[in-house]
Amino acid sequence: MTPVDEQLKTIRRGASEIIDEKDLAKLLTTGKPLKVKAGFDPTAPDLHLGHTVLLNKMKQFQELGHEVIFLIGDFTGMIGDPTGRSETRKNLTPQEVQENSKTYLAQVFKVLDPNKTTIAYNSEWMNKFSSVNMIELAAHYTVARMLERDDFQKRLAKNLPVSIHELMYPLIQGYDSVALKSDIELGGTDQKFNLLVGRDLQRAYGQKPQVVLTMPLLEGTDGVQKMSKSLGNSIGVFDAPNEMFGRIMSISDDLMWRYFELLSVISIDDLEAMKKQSQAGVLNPKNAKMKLAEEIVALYNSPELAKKALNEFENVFKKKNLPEDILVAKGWGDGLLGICNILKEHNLTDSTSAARRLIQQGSVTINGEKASNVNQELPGNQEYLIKVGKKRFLKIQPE
RNA sequence: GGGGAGGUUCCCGAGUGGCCAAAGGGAACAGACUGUAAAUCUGUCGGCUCAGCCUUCGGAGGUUCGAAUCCUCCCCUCCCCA
Repeated sequence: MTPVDEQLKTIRRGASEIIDEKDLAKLLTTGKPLKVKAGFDPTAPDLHLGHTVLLNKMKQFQELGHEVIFLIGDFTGMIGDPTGRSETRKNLTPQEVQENSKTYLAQVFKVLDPNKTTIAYNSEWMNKFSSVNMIELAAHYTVARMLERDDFQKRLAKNLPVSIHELMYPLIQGYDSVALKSDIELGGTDQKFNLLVGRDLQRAYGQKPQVVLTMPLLEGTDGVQKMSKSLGNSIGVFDAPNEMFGRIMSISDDLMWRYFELLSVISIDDLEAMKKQSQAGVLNPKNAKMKLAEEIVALYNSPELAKKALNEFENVFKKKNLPEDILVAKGWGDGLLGICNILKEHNLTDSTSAARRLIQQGSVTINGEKASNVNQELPGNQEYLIKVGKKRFLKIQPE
């Protein structure tokens, strides 16, 4: 087994908080594989890079020889974690939960080693949990302590609703740790409260409290808010290679270093070296970013596709060439068709109104020439190259 | 059970009879600048057969020449009292 201090160095990478590190060191010293639990709500069918921060940490534990338990909160998913929520989550139906979990696993194993991952569902024990058990569990925690939570406080302060079942969520999540007898639980910083409840409950049920390790929430492409699909600042692990590459390139330089730390396998020492070079002006941050983008695209697609995405990026945005896979549509015969309708019909814009605006703003070109007349009509028996903004291309070919 | 306050365009949030497709902010999109950076500045931001027309302000009706704004009923949320 890897020496303890080396293990600690790896475990600490990117971590936001470890409660408590001494306990962790002690656990590691035993030399036994530790039970490392991380729970996932099967609410989001699409994983994005923000989710992978935790997965990467789990992978590191796997590589250090510990037992990683990927806990699918299929039961808790039906409640919905109130964490950070300004409103009650929608409850999921059992079918939705099941479908989501399937998708989840397919995506997760792009990072984790399936042979070294234990998968657990909390419905396994929660479905057998009786009302009496539930009351017993609830008796271990007080309303006042539950309401200490910041998110609840905020909601109460804003006169927003907090439903009773939301108070049950942390207890059930905490009970998962009891059921699994976990040694360590991983989670995002927003999970701290829930993770700590796990410690309390383990103590209450006569177990040794787990070590809690929190990982920061990855900022989305805006660099400010946490990555989330609903905020539109996310990069999905299933995004097309070119798309993914481009989105990574659009993040700020500051954010890039954070992505390196949390998403890349590059060693901390190499990372520090790169930062120094960049500060000294030896390394263009853009090149570092391309390396990052390539690594991430390779991980979720393949090294070949990553290379291709890189070339495409250079080709389209640096050399201003046309992309390789350009959308091609058929012409519309001899008749005339208004430019706005063309844009709308091929989904280059959401509506003809939007098309008009974009034309008025001068962002539409036809065969390289700026379109300025919203009423322009084009015959369908010619070839056109239509460009909207910098990213939307369409080629039209006659029948 | 009683009393009070609310539900507005993607989000937050102004608007309490015509000047409202609805202030302001955020997000988004586009233009300039660049490294498709970021930041900044500028513009756009319901739809359409687009100098005009149509549909929106929790839902359904009603009053009025005219309603997001007034009335009735319904649904949802919060607060106070019991």
